[in-house]
Amino acid sequence: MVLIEKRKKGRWTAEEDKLLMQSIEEEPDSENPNWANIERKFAGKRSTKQIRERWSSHLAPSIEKRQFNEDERKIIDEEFKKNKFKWAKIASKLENATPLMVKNFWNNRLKKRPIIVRHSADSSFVEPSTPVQGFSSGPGLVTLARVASMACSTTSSGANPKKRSKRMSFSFLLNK
DNA sequence: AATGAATTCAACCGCCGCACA
DNA sequence: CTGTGCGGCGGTTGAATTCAT
Repeated sequence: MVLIEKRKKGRWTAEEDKLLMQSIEEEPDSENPNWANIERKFAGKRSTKQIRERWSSHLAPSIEKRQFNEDERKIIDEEFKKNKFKWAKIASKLENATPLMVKNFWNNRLKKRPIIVRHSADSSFVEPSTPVQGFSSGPGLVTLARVASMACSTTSSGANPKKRSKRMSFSFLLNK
């Protein structure tokens, strides 16, 4: 319950964004702002961490919110092969992109991507090399989103619910 | 038009590494 | 060496939005 209340408060309002942008502008060195100073202007409503994150992931002028084009997708694929889940490294290879954008892009695509469930002794999953357009379900095929929800439901009776929820991820499906 | 399911993506959380006292 | 604070990062969550029926 407490967590839900916290979440509800979480969304940044236009007023907060405006205050943050103004505060950054007023900083002597806007490249390296004093976050503690800025935090004071939010009167305890936002932590330095929240403020930094909002700025670096959404409001910084170097960020261009957009859909990745074909070239960028290729770069992401190539960099993923080299760097796996190092979103910051991958994002650094793209113009005006953030690790969050890359991470969301990848996770969204992953959720749509069908995987083959190998019915072998180790019960491991096999990831196809490329996403499949217009996928429809069939024998032995299931989307990762479905697998994830199955995994969640099967682990929901664990002894430590707090830890359990933190350990559920897609990465375990990819033998990370 | 209503509503439930699926998807998107912003925000939160905890961990880690580094700098500094 | 140890403790502390800060910033960066990746994993996860869930509200908001879109889609399907």
